Amino acid sequence: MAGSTRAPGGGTGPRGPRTALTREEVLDAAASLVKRNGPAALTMRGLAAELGTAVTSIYWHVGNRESLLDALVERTVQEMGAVRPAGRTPAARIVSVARGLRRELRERPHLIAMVHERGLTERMFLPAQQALVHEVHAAGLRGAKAAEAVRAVQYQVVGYVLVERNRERAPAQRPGEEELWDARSAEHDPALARALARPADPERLFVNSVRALVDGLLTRAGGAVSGGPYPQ
Amino acid sequence: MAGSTRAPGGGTGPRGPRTALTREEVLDAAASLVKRNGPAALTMRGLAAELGTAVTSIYWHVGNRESLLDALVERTVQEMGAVRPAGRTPAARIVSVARGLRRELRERPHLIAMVHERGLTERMFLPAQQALVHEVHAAGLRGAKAAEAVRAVQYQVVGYVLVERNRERAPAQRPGEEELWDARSAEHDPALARALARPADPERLFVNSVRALVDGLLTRAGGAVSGGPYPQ
DNA sequence: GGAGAGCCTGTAACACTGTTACACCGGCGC
DNA sequence: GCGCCGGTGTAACAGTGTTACAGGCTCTCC
Repeated sequence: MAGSTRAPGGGTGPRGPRTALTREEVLDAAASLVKRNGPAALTMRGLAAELGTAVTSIYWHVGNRESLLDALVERTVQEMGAVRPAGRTPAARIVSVARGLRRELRERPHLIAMVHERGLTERMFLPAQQALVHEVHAAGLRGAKAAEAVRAVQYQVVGYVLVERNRERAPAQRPGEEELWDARSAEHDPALARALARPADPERLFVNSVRALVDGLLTRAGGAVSGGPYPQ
Repeated sequence: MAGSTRAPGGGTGPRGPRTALTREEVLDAAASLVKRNGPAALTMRGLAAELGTAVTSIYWHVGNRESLLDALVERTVQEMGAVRPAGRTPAARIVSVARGLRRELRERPHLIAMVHERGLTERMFLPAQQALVHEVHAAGLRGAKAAEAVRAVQYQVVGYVLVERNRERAPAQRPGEEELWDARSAEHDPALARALARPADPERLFVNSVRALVDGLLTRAGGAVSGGPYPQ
């Protein structure tokens, strides 16, 4: 890499409509395209057209479509704010980390698609891992147990967001939960059948799932540490 | 749809190497291709070549690539065996349902990819939903609480399989957990750092996560049903 | 000044994808 | 004979990622 990326015409050249494409400009335009229409809408020709240049310039700057997506993922992950746990008990702070992570991910739906498509799920929650380690440690878990708890929460959060995001993209399920639980009343529990026929409230389901998991993880191995297991 | 799909040359025609393509044959060949190399390897031309026919015949029989994949998903889901819960307590049986579902899914990795790509995650765990409803009911949960517990387990199982499958496809993570937890020892807990640097045992992590979640779900709202909230 | 080097851009192609317009064949009913 | 209909084949269109190659443009060195 040459250290100087000077523009041929100088800043805001008086002659041409644009000034010597930069790698950053390419990434910006690509991110904008992806943000607007999803990763599938990011074509090399379309990107070149958006930038008013030729495809080969794109390739010169970013090399590949793969590397372009890699760079976008990296950029977006770094753009995510640091998680700051809130709450009094370690369990509450873990739940707050999970909520924060989910919120940050949902603010960048394209990121989820890109990351999953490229097999970089790991990358997605490295930022939150250290916070989780801290809280799990504070809850009294040590060693392998602590590591397993951290990973359980990570998997749950990311898995949940994947499923949730996936379900949002599929409006018309063919058999569908609705008619399935409309016909046969579940276990003679009409309230249950009705609840399953209704669409789920994602935020509520998420928080309760994480809370249940964390409760199960902390009370199981570490003893009662979180200031009483039933704050209800 | 004409009721009769008779072959022009009669069964196992004496003249040609094949006998009047059937929709079933197309689906079989497509499933074989997907099973071998994943959904991305299923191209219409490749499928036609595999069958020794022309692309237009494929289109005549299945209409679309979309519908072809839809049919494959439906077919594979129906091919999955029914889950049969094992264990004495409801919690144990729920865990066994989860394990069975995960096993069935992992035996069909292509299914996971297809289903996720097509936004049909819902479809994937409808077979297990009724078993889960039964067990959750047996555990004493009723109404909306029961529905939420069922959904929580569903989301966790499918989300876990998605994350797990995704991670398997990505051998080289760039920053990576290993060097991340090699440098800074976590919270002065070398055992934790070592555990996080090692790759996780997926089966163990899965079972423990589900167990913790189920414990949390059952002890939280239904009262002490699963043999006391603290078996420790 | 001229020569060369390095950075960057443009043209045009290759191989591949899903999809379809159109012609064809082969048996059926009339 | 004729037409019809189910099924097949040829060849094309539009789109994708990618690259070989030719050039322009600026800077540096002589």
